[in-house]
Amino acid sequence: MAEFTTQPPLPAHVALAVVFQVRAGVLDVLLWERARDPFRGMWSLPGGTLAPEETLETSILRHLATKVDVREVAHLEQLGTWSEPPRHPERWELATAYLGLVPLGLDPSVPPDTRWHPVEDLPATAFDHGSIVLAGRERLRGKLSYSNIGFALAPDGFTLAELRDVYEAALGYEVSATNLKRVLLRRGAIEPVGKTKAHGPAGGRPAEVYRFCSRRFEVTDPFAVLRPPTP
Amino acid sequence: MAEFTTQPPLPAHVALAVVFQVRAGVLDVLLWERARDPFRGMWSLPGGTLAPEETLETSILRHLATKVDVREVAHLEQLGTWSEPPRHPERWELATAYLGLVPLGLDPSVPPDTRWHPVEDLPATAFDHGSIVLAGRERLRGKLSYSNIGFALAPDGFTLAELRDVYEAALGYEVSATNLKRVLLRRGAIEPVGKTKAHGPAGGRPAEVYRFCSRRFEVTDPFAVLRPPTP
DNA sequence: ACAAAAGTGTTGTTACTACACCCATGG
DNA sequence: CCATGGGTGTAGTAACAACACTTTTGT
Repeated sequence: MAEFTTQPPLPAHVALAVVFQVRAGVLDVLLWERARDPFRGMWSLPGGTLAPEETLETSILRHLATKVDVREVAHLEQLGTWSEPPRHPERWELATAYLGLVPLGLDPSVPPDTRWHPVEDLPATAFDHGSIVLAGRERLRGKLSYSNIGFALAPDGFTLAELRDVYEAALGYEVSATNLKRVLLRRGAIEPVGKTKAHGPAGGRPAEVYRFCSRRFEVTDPFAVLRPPTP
Repeated sequence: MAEFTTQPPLPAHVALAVVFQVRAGVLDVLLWERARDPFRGMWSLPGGTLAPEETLETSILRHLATKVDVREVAHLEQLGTWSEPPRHPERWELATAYLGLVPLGLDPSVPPDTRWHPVEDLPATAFDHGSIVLAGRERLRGKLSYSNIGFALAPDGFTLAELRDVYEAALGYEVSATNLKRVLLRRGAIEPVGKTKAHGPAGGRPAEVYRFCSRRFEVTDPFAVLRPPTP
């Protein structure tokens, strides 16, 4: 809270986005190939500097608008602020990262210098962006367990097999469609939409179509333990 | 990632700390009374501007050192970054807030212009600091349920009645010492230390003394639901 | 003996996992 | 009629809440 007699130096501040989408059954992150130094040719998170009169959230939405259609980002939340001085080799720069989720099936047109990369197999990344991506995945994994955040990775209507594939890609382990359905139904997170979806080429029973009841973030399992007394 | 031809304006950046301690059975937050405008006479979070070569975490620790003995802050974690332009009436300033926890029983000497205030009964707060305090309490409440974070609010050795009081103050509802003990024992979060503590003035069975097995933050209940397959 | 405080035992419940089994469709 | 994929039924279980009961102390 000190006031200054001389003007202190100020750090630059950028907003970054860790945008995830399940593509081809794999959790991918959107990365941008740097055209100039530092880290020329390496891959970095999309984003850019904060402008006056902007919040960090509007700033990252503005920067994303040039990479992805913003309407396709179904969920956006702040991940954290990275401030280690050596994170940028040339200047003093803080970065506030956001986690963004794009539903399965959409294929936003992205500029030629951006590409989706599997989180499990990241290329060489610029700055500390590799660890920021992993922090985003941890946040996503946690929230998949106790919230309805799956809505932001799933398409509008989906079969339970499709939803299971989304959860498996994000969580990195096998999920049972049978039990996933019961967990999400009991919590009132998903509901049947009343239609069925055509079977695969080799036949099979048509699958029921479900949807998330709400497409806004909600905590569905608020007190895992230590819940308040019942009456 | 735009590079600039003209130098853009930069926001100031402060680190703030939401420091909680259970005092007299109530969750308190450390606030500082502003001596000058804006918000003269109102209460604000301790903190200050970021200096070059500092991380946000070392910065807030440095600022706290003048208010609280840093060794008494048993846990510190980043809460988030607030960036709404109108949050400061006079200048463009971002604030990254940290959550700090001080164990029960310590009574750090604080400067005369700082004071502990019950979170349930906050005075008029400067800037957006009131909502930052409440965000800190929400973070704390969530983590009490699925981690060992209670170690940072509890003294080194404690009886289960004392620990229950700490949890009740932080959570805001009644907690059963009986069940709290079994939950934390089963998870391996606490252990008996082998001694007993003297009873109150009206007699009563002496209580066993427990301690947290680890005094570093650990997630003790990682997958509340959707846990990976057992084998 | 009795009050006070702490600890234990026991029952019931919920929300899961795991797995066997049943249903609908195409070839 | 069988392969394929989706759905249902059910048993087992871990982790908890609630509450009655017991133990250890002081007065």
